[in-house]
Order: sequence, then structure tokens, then C-alpha cells
Amino acid sequence: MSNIGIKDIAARANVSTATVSYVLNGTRNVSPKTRERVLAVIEELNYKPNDIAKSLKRRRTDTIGVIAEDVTVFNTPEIIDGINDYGDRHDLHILLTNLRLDKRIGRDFTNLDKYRRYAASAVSELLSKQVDGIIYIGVHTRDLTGLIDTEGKPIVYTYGYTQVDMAIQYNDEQASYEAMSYLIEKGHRKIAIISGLMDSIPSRLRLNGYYKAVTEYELPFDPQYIKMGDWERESGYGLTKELLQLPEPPSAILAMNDVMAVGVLQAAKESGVQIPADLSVIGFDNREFSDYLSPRITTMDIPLHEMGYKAMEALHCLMQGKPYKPAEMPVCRLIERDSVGLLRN
Amino acid sequence: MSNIGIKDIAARANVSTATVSYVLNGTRNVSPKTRERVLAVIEELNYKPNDIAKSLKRRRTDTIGVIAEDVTVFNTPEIIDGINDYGDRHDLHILLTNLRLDKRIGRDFTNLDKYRRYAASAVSELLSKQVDGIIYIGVHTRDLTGLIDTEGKPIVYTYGYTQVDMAIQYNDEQASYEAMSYLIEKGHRKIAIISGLMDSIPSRLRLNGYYKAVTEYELPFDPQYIKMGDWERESGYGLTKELLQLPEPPSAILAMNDVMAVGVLQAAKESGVQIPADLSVIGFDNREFSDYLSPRITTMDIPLHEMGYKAMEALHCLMQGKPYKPAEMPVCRLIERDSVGLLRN
DNA sequence: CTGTTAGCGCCTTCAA
DNA sequence: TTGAAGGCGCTAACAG
Repeated sequence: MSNIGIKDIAARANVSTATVSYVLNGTRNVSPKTRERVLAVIEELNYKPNDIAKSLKRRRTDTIGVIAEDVTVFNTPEIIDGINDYGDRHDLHILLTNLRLDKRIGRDFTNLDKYRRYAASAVSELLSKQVDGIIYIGVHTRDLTGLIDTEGKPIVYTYGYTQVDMAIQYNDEQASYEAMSYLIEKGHRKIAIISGLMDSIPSRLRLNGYYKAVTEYELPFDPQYIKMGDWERESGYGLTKELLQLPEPPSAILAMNDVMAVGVLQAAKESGVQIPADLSVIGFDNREFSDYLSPRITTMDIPLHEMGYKAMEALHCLMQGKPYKPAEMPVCRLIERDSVGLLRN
Repeated sequence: MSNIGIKDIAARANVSTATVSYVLNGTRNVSPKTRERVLAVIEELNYKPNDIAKSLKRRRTDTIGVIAEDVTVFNTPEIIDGINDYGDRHDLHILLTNLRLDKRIGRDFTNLDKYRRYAASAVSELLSKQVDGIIYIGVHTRDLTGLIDTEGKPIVYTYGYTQVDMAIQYNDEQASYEAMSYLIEKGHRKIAIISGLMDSIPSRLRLNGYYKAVTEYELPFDPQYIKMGDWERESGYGLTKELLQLPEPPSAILAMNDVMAVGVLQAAKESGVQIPADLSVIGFDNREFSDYLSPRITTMDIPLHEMGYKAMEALHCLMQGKPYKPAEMPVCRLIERDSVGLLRN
């Protein structure tokens, strides 16, 4: 086991520990000869620096804490992947905390007390571990103001935000607007939308994009085309049935997630309407399964990797006291598949 | 910022730093009065211990390194969740390393040089961070012998193994045997199997389970019923077409993953055969989408959470020098849905 | 029951 | 270009 330290190699190379430290970190010029000698001994003894000691001294760990509300929720792994991507390039390590919210308190976000305890202890542990900063990954975008106190350590939120901290979000409004534009390009004018829960920010923003498109393209506006879903398949199913029953049913449906789009497909199938011949569908999230359904569904891909990457980049700036220039919001991208038909009229 | 340390609170409470340490860790009896006083000051100053310093002294970090070959691959998040579950209960923290193999070198596992470099540097960084042990999560089960050297630190593999280290695997043979039994219970006797790549251990083990069932239940054995797939949808599709063309087509197909099962569904649909009326299908993995297909497919759920939990448990034993009693292998569980029909006759 | 103190392994100022 | 030495914040003998 690696009991050898800087002083062992110093002794064996006939230099001071300071010199070893210098060659290790390139902190100061060292004559080529001594450097070689030191390096040789390091190699010979298979020396591995002890980052713990280093961190204690430098008062920096080059480690950031990631608090994931639930790593098993679909957005989280890709975000973490983005965080890693940036981390790898800048020698930043990740201490992962998984709140396991889905399993521990389910979707009942009103149970704030329990939640707050979990979150507080997670932050507290991370702080004790002396992380240089924290990234918080929520399971759905909402206002987390006042729930977390990092005692001055920088924090960046994604899939969530507070009124005071930095947060990385993608552009929801643009996304639904773009989906609408695509549908309109394909000749659709009677377009319905099935939203997620209305207490959700993305739902509201995407609805804005919808309204914007309706207005700009001067589509016939019909309040009946706007259905409030709850993100689950059943609501996609039920609301599609309603839509299909309308005297003037839509020719296209924009579902705010792929799960509800599954319900749309099912309702259409049962009602004998062909997708995309009779009805077009666009989903959201580009979940893996959206490519496995039949028809394969066209969907908006959320830039999760980029969000993780940018969150880390932003945090890194904060950690160094630099300001982070928020640049552009990450943007969703339409994945064209087979669920949208050309409407010739 | 938390500049206050043990000595600040010692001073303010008129005790020695040792006493503070003792009340903090409960390492020694402290008179109630002093304890109260110390606790009060800790509270008052909002003191947070510095685990880095503590680790340096104790030569233990209570942190384990998790090396994931790719966190975005479906098995990984659930395994990590299991690791967290155990970790939460035992105050063990997770330093996560993501090799990002899928994105960096794809599925070309023959590119060992590149892989070895990534793995070696991951281990090396973790070792420098003084983790107390390592859990390795592969993207698919294979022999990793000789690829990783942890210099004596304990390591546990899952979704992968070596000839010398501990590994947590689920029971593949039992899984396919159980799936077969279920099919047989439902009256099927002509059962085909679509395997994954044959250089994969799970493929071979599951095939064993298949053979075992064929033998024990004295099913008519037909080599034509055994098809070699490659885990991808297209192979499920193509091989099903072949199966359907047989003079005596099977009444049920066991696909070694849900992705290939998607191909089975598609082929069946195109060939006008109804599932489950004319053909039954069982998948593997219980991927989320298996519940979204139509019909919803019956599949074998892999105990990922349990594997992560057990891997951590095993590692924890190793870390303490205790032997780990491997007990039972985690077992797969059949998720009954709608893709298997009762064959009367 | 409590205090004193020597490090853990490394970095970095100060001096040479 | 190099060394000596004082901590970083905490734990755990050892001593009282």
C-alpha cells in the first residue's frame, strides 16, 4: 500500500521535500538534473500524491458536490454526463449525492419538511467534505428559493432555480415554438396541445411558445385545443379521446412529453385514426422509447448534456470568482421521425 | 465562510481541542455539563467539521470511488441508486468517475489501449483522493481481468468481473429458465430464443437456462428455434421474420433484451401475426419502454438496485477486512404484462 | 473527566 | 536553484 510520501522520495533523491513538491506541481523552476532524478525516484517507488493532504493545505479540493434529486429520473444521467465532460477537461472531481426523492417521498413535493431535512443534510455533508462548489439537479423545474443554504459556497441549479443563485435552463418557449413552426410548415393549422401540470414552469413557458406561434402564424384559435395534462400516459390518452371527439378535431397534437405522446398513440389507434396519415404528433424529451414506438415519434430533444456541461462551466467560473457570461440558453432540437405527416389541403 | 475550527470552539468553551473532538465523535466520555457547553458553542458558531483534516488524520475518507463505464447506459443509474441506498445508511460517500465509454470509444471493446488509459487514470485519481474502496460498473458483463490495478485497495465489480476480485452478478440462467417455465405454464412448447451477441456471458448463461428448460420439460428441440442476435432492434426484427417463415413456426419467442423485443413486435405486425394471440413474446431488462409498447411486453426485471446495494455491502466488508458472505445471487423477476398468451389445445 | 501534544502528507514563505 | 520549517484542522496517544 502506498505509504510512501513526498519525504520518502525526497530522501531517496537527496533533495528536500520542497523540491519534490515543486517538480510535482511545476510551481517553480528546478534544474533539469534534479527534476530527472526526482522523477526517476517517483517512478521507481510508484509514488501517488495524497490529495487529501494537498487539499488540507491548499484549502481547495478540486471536487464539486453534485446533488441529484434522483439519479434514476431520465434527465439526470445525461446531465451528469455533461458535468463529467467538463470536469474531465478541467481536473474537477464529482462527489455525488443522490437524494432518492422519487423513492423516498415520491412526487409529493408539498412534503417540504422531509425534503428540507434530506437536502440540508446532503449540503452539510458536502460542505464538511470541503467541496469547492455544488451543482443541484432537480427532477423537475421549480422554484427552490430558501430551501438550501450553502454558507457562501457557490451553487448552480439546473432543472430548478432560486431567486438568487445561478441556474442553467434550456429554452422552453423556443422549443414549443419551433415544434409548432415545424407542424405549420407541414401544412397543419388546427393544432392542439396537451400540457403538463400547470404548476410547472416548463408547461407555462411552452404554452407561451404555442400562443406565440398561433398568433404569429394567425392560426384559428380554439380554446378547446388546449388541454391540461399531468405528464402521465393516461392523460395523453384521455385528452386525445376528447380532442378526437371535437366537431372540428385537430390535425396535429403537440404533447409536452413523450410519455403523454404514448397515450396519444394509443387513443388514436383505438379510435381508428392513423398516425401520421390522419393525425400528427410531436412529443417532448426525446426519450429513448420514442424511437421504439410505432410510428416512431418526432420529438423535441432537450440539451441535457449541454446543460450539465454549462452548469459545471458556470460553477467553475464562480469558484474562481470570475463572472459567468450566461451566453445563450441551451436550445432544444427537433428530432424528425415518422409521426408527423404532410397535410396537403 | 466556515473558517472556524475545533480550536475556536475549544477556546470559546474553555476546554481543550481534544474535548471538543471527543464530544464531536463520542470517542470518550465527557461530563454532561462540558458536553452541553461545547455543543452550545458549536451551535452558536455554526461549526462544521472539516472532513479533509479528519481524513488525513484517520487515514480513512469514508468515501468510495465508483467507476462507471457509462452513466447514460440504462443499467447504471439504478445500480448507483442501490449504492447510494447502502451508502446513506452507513455514512459512506461516493466519488463518481464516468469513463464515458459509449461516447468516447463506442462499443468497440477491442480498443483496449485507449480503454486501459482511461481506466488507469480514473483509478489513479481515485487512489490519490484516498478512497477507501472502488466499485466498478460495466456496461456489459465481461472479463476485465488484468485491466485494473487498485494497488491493494478493495474493489468490487458489477456488470463485469475478474478472475481474482469480488463481483456481484445476477442469476442469468435462473432468469431465462424462469421465463421459459412461465411460457410453458401458459401452454407453449414451441419456443424460440433470440440471443444477444454470443461473446457475451449473459447470452451464454441464458442459453443454458433455455436448454435446461427444454430438457426438463421435454420440449421438442429444434435448432432452428435458436437465433443469434446482436442486442439491437434490427436483429430482433430480422430473426423474427426468419422464425415466422419456418414450416413449424414457434408459438413464443424469448428475446434476450427488450430492444430486440421491439423488433419482434415490428416483424409480427408486418407479417400480420397478432401478439399475443398468434405469438407470445418475453423480453429482458424491464426497460421503461417495455410498458409503453403495444402490447405492453412481459419481461424479466434485472435486480439492478439490489446489485448496487450488495456491491456496496460487499465492498464495505472488504474495507473492514471482514469476509463477505456471498449469500444468494440476486435474482430476476418476471413482470407480467400483455405479450404472452395462453395457448389452449 | 480533561488537557497537552505529536503528527497525518503536503505546500509555501522565508532564507540561503 | 534549493532547503528548512511552520502550519492546514483534526485525532488519539499519553499524562494528569
